[in-house]
Amino acid sequence: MKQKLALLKLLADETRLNILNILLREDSYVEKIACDLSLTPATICYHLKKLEAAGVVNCSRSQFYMIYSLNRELFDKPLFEWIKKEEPVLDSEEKYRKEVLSHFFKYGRLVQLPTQRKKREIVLGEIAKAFEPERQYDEAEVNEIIHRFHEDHCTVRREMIACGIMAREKETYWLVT
Amino acid sequence: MKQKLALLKLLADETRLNILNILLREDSYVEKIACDLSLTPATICYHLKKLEAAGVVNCSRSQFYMIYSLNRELFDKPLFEWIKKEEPVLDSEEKYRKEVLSHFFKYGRLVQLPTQRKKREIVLGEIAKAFEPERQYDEAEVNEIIHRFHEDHCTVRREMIACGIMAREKETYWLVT
DNA sequence: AGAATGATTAGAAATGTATCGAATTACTCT
DNA sequence: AGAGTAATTCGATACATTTCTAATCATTCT
Repeated sequence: MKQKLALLKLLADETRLNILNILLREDSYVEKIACDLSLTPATICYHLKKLEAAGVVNCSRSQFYMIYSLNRELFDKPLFEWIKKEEPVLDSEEKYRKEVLSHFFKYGRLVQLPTQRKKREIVLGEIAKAFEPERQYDEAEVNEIIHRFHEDHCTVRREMIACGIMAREKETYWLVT
Repeated sequence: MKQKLALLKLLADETRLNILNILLREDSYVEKIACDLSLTPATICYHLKKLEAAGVVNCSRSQFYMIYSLNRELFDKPLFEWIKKEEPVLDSEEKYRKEVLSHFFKYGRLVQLPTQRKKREIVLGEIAKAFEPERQYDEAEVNEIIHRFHEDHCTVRREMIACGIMAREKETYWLVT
C-alpha cells in the first residue's frame, strides 16, 4: 500500500507529468528536458531521481548524457488497481459499534435511548446479550433484566419488540434468532 | 489536462485513499468514516467535498445522513490514460535549437564551434541558411559567406562537409538537400 | 415549533515539497 | 593528464495542503 501511495504522489505533480509525457514520446536527458519545460537542470534532476527511485524511469549513460527512459509496463493496469488496498481495511462495523456503545453506556448503564434507528439497534443488541437464546421469559423477568441497564424498562422492552430483537406472544418473550 | 492532474492530486493522499477504499466496499457517511479512520468529521468532510467537486464521489441524503458513494466508472481506464496529455506537448526540438543558437551566437556571430555533434549540427545548420539551395559556389565565395559568422572559416567549412551539410567536388561547393 | 444531531465552514497551526542558485561530482574526448 | 560538459547535491525559500477546534448550518423527529 505504502508503495502505491508513494507512486500516486509522484504522479500528482505537474512537472513530473510533463516529464513523463516527454519520455512517453522518446527517451531524453536532463538538460534537454529542462530546456523543454523552461526549468533548471537541478529541478529536473530532482524529479528524475525521485522517479528513478520508484522504478518509474530507468537511466543509462550515452556519451555526455544520462538518457532517461520510461518503465512502460507500470501504466497498463487500470487506475482501480492503484487505489485498492489488499488488506481488508479494518472491521469498520465493530469499531463503530464500540464507539456508539461507549457513548450511550456509562458504568454499564444505558444513559439514554438513541433516537436514530441504527444506533438504537446497536444499543438494544447489547442489552439483548443479557438474555439467553432459545429460552422463554415472562414479562416480570424481562423487566428485571432490562432494569439492570435502564430505568424505563417499559420503553426499552417495547423497542426490543419493535426492532425485531425480541418477540412476544401473550405473556411470553424470547430472543429472535 | 488540468482535470487529470487535479484528479491525480486527489488520489495522492493517504486519507483520501482510505476513504475511497471504504467506499469501494460500501456507501457510507461522514461520521462513520471519521470513526473508521480515527479522524474528525471536519477532516472527512473536507476530503469528501474535494472528491465530490471532482466527480469522484456522489452524495445524497438519507434520514440524518449524507450518504456518499463512489463513481466507479472513473477507475476502469488504465493509469496510462491518466498521465497522457492530449496536446502534442510542444515542439521540443525547435525550442532546444533556439536555446543552443542563442548560446553560441552573439550579435549574429558564432562565438565558438560546439564540441558536441548534436549542437554543432544545429549551429552549422544555421550558417547553412546563408547559402542558396541548388547553387554552386567556389571556395572563395564559401569562405566569404562563412567569414560573416566566424573568423576561422576553414574549420567551419571543413565541418560543414564532415556533417554532410555541404558537399564538394574539386573546387565547387553546394548545399546537400 | 423546538430539540437533537449530523454536516459543513472558517481560521490557525504544522507539515511537506517544488524550485532555484551555487558548489561539487562524474564522465568524455582530445 | 587536463579541459570541458552534463549531472547531481546542498541549503534556503516560498508555497500548498492536511488537520484540528470551534462555530454555524441544515435536516429530522417529537
